[in-house]
Amino acid sequence: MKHGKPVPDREDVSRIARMFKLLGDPTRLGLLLHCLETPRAVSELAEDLGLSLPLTSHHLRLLRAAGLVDSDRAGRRVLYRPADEHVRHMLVDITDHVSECLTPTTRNPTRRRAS
Amino acid sequence: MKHGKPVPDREDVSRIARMFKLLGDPTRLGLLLHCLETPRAVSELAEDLGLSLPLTSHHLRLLRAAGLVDSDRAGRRVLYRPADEHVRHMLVDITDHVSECLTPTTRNPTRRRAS
DNA sequence: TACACACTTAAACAACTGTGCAAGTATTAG
DNA sequence: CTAATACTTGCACAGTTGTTTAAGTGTGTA
Repeated sequence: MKHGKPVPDREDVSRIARMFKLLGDPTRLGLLLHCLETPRAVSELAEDLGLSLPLTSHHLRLLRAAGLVDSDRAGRRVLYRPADEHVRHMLVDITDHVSECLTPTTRNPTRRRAS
Repeated sequence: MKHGKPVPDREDVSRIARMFKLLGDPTRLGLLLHCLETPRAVSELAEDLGLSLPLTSHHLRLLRAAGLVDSDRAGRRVLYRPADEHVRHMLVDITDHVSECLTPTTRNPTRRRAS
């Protein structure tokens, strides 16, 4: 994979793109960010984000299929959380990074370097 | 924007998702990564990535509309490059990050030859 | 047991998106 | 000027994707 610096090969690009695509939907990204800190039940996520239950479940399914979240049953509820610390940290990092880069709405270059 | 702590608001999530969506297409991501180091002409990008000229131009247009790349004419060629250092750095950082996170393949065991 | 709650899955549909092909616009060479 | 190069744009179409509605599965409670 050579994650040092050089341009990733075709397969890597595909894999990375696949992940970006998943995060490219506001509903999904919202769900993911919303259970970043503490595990959340499906209904909880649905209500907080104003989504229907099936829709919420559907997106969570996709996220789980990609290994981004995992779920545990707690009674009759199902609690979702990031799959691991690596995912959680990556998410925080990426969104933070993108936020700073995108803050100047479209074109106003911030002089502050991230990280 | 409050980038100090987690959970961006709805608008931020949308904006971030919009960017992820753009990076979520392998063709587009490939183009972007391919002109990270040095400015590239459209035909050059097309040939290197095995794409048609119109398709290449089309995607570059989208990337430019999002403020991710900029272009300069050089004679009859048009050279594309990341919009600024911030974008370039972010791209390198993100792909690097995702690569590392995806390498132990969270869910899909790709048999990697020793490297 | 039966019933309600929490979530999942199925089917169907509208909207969007990536791609190819063909025509159009700039820029340089002769 | 004309011709060729380099890129852009318009149009059409197939495939994908997000969403809704409705039906199904599992879990706890009376």
